[in-house]
Amino acid sequence: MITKPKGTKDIYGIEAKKWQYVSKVIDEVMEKYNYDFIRTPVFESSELFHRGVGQTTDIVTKETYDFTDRGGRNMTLRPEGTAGVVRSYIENKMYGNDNKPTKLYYNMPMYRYERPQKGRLRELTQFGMEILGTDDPMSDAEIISLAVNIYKILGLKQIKVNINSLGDEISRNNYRNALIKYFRPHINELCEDCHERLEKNPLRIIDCKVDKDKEVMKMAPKTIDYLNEESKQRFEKVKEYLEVMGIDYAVDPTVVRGLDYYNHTVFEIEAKVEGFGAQNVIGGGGRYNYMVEQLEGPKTAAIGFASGFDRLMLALEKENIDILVNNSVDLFLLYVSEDEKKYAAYLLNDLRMHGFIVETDYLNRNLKSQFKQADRLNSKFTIVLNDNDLKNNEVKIKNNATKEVEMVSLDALIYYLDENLTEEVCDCNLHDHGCNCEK
RNA sequence: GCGGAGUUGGUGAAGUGGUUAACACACUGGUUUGUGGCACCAGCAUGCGUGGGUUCGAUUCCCACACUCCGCCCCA
Repeated sequence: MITKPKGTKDIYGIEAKKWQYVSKVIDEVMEKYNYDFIRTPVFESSELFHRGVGQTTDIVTKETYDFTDRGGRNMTLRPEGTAGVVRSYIENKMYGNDNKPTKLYYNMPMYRYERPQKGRLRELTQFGMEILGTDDPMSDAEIISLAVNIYKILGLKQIKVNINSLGDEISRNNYRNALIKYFRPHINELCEDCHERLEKNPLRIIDCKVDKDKEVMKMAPKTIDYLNEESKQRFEKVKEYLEVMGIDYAVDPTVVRGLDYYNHTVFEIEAKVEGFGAQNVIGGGGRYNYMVEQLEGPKTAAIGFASGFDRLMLALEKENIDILVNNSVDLFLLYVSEDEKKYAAYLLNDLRMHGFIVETDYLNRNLKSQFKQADRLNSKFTIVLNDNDLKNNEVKIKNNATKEVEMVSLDALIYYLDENLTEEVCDCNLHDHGCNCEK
């Protein structure tokens, strides 16, 4: 048997319906926030990720799917979304659009060559959004609130938002140097991974899980202390806007993020649900004011957020949030004779073209089994076609909820279904998004 | 890349070096030749992750590999 590659997943059945539902909610929310959908190629020149994401990040140095195409070009399956979006922004000269800033969102698969475990796959789906062309702290607050609000609308309650600021380039460099200066004499007190980090990416020592409780760590320089006045004020502004929007957050100086391109605001959103597993960060992001330039575009400030779709689904499951999945059909047609079957074929086509969800038996089952099938599909109505009824131009239709059976003339069937299938709508403000209110 | 656990049908699972791999759910058919969802009866893995090896004989023992899960690193 041929099996799926390691770290990949088939999404089908109820799970697929849930994915479609969550995607739809994301689309709806993004539309309200006026973000445009973008889809970029699954593979890009390897160089894009080396320059965009950074040479010292693990996802570029040891986790990419690289290949050489038949023309000898070095290609990489995208490990994250931002670099491709920025490339597209530059290549398509979106900075020239009159509509500024540029607000984009995506929902697409990413690829990282990792050892899979719960909440971590080699092919993962991320949705995310970017605002390019403004450095206004309000845009930082918008991205964070937007992320939180999507989770909120989906029903997640047990999430925690951690934010921090790395400051501008000068602040970040000062901080980096301070870290090196501080940790060098203490190198032997740190774990082995941190030895390497000291040279490569000293910021990451700060969020090391092995050393986090050691004395050296408690005395270590904090990002906040190395922000210059401008960066500090900027961070204050971001927090003010978040407070106005009613977004709960915590300032966590250990949030430094693994991707090289961040500066100023960085943030992570974690699921605080019991039994979620080690991979509990469901989303994260930050500001990247230098990436566009680094990829040879005009100097453009930008901020973005990305969320793991699979981890989001896991969080919804762990919080026992029932996603309302339409798992029923309007009408099931039953038949026995060949003439009845023919009429079923006609009705099936006709009613579907009128917008009803209609099903029938395709396996020439006996009546009892057809009824079973109708039940399995949660059909709201059933019609047992009957040659005699058809001669009189009518059908016997049964409402499966009330068990009432009525004779309806064929001419009035569509009208009858229209009348009886009207949905009750609750008026809570989340009912479009699968509220759990009592109807 | 490193460490650990696991892999029996559509599903949940029991089990053994030896002629028929329990049990339950689901499914299919019948009792009931056109109104079901109940009940009863019957059927339903020539195979126990894949490939080798040991053996008269392996699902069971050994080895390798694959995949899943847990943890590290890292990240979503």
